[in-house]
Amino acid sequence: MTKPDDTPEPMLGRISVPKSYEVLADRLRQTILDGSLAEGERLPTERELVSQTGLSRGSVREALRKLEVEGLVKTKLGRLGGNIVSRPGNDSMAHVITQFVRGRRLSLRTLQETREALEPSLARLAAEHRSKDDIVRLRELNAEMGQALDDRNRFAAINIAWHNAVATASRNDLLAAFLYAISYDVVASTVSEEYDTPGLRKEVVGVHERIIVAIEAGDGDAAFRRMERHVKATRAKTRAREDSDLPPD
Amino acid sequence: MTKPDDTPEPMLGRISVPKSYEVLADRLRQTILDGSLAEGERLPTERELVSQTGLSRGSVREALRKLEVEGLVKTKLGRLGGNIVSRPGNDSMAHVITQFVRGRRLSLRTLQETREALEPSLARLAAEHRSKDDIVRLRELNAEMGQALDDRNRFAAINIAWHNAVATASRNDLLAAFLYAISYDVVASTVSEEYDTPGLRKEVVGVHERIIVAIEAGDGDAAFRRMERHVKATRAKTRAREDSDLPPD
DNA sequence: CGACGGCATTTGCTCTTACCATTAGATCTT
DNA sequence: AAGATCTAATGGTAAGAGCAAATGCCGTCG
Repeated sequence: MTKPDDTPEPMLGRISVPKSYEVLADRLRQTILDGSLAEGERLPTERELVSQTGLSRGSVREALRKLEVEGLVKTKLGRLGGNIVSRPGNDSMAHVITQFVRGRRLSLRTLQETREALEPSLARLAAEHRSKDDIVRLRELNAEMGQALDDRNRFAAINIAWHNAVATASRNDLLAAFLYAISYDVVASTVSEEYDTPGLRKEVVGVHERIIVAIEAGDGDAAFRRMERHVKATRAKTRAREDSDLPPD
Repeated sequence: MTKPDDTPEPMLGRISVPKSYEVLADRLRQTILDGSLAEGERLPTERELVSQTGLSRGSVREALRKLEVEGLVKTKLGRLGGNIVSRPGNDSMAHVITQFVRGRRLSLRTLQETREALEPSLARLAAEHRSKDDIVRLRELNAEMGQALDDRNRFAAINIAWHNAVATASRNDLLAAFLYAISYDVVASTVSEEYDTPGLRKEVVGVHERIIVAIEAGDGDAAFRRMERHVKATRAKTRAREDSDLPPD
């Protein structure tokens, strides 16, 4: 199987021709991340970028489109509009993660496992880093849930907010963003299940309160354990649907 | 400060004028995720999309650019090239997560915490879902590490691969993608530290072996605990640099 | 004097047209 | 046959024009 050795040694690596919009996107990205452009500042107008780079308007716009998806710029229309530098937010990351989940048709089981991996740790970190305001916020939301026992959808919505509030209290933006990204999908597949009765909802409020107590006391281990049990309980009740794919849309 | 109540009741919500490339991107995305287009298939050529949608070539291309960042299509040049449907891979998600981390200047502490949240759970799942091949792969990599005790950078590189192999064994693509996304950053900030001596490296190989044993035995709890200790140990040794920001680039 | 209405300007958004560059199949040549 | 060459399909890039939205300015009118 020795093939005719026309070119024994490659000598030259594969030549890759970079596309102009990629190059521009990379350079703009670097400029932004360098800190040369503060958040909220406008980068040059499209026409300026054209004259600065020698590229066409189209290429410039394609580069901006990429940065937009990455969450590094937001485009505003009209006079005093422009392409404004912004910090990547939870939403931009959530968007991409959502495409990942849907595109690969990840099972509900996978999402549930992910949640079980994230939430206990978030609770522990919340216990270590929480502020007074965080506790107030958590109690507020939990009280709201207590008043929405009869409204399944409203209850579910506040429930998401509560779990994300725990994530916020953790002071870990990355983990919080992960949870934020999947929380919608998880709940969308979980809500309006037969197990979801007012009685069980009341139970949830009680469990939340005990978790809040642990967080307030700064007891990371307890917060971890209680949250772990809490999310696992959710899974147990969803087991019937396990391994099923996500509903379309 | 009561402003003149010209329009007491809004009556109409804010009107948002969708941009054409957004609309097209949304529709293409939906088509792809519906499964109407299988992975590897080509969607219509740009010129076809132009005639189908009535939009301009530029708008079509901007829409494609967005989908490209999301990892849903890959663009190939030349005859029989085109825009090819593809499943979002770890890389596309890692890219966005990296922008998130850099753009928000997340601290090393945050990354470390995230790792500590992910890895033990990944080890547990690996113990529950691993195949024989996974074990073989883990042992292979660990053996390679044992032979690279003197080469700090090579050791670090294989180390990343080992941890990602555990993630692969977990059969949870989402958690694995999370770890993959941060592993480079974490190690980049960790490697070439004074604590990083051949002796300690040898210790790591031993710890890895014990984790492999737990995974092989299907002992999720043990795998979890051992991995937890393992990653925490790494943090302890990095503590001096804690709270410092990431090095530029 | 103050508020309202229209005008001008800046900026992104969209379309049109044209041509170049890359790739792979088809065809010709030896 | 094997190789070189031609050809067609497709994305990449450029240039130019005009439209649409947002904002500030200014003049008019009450």
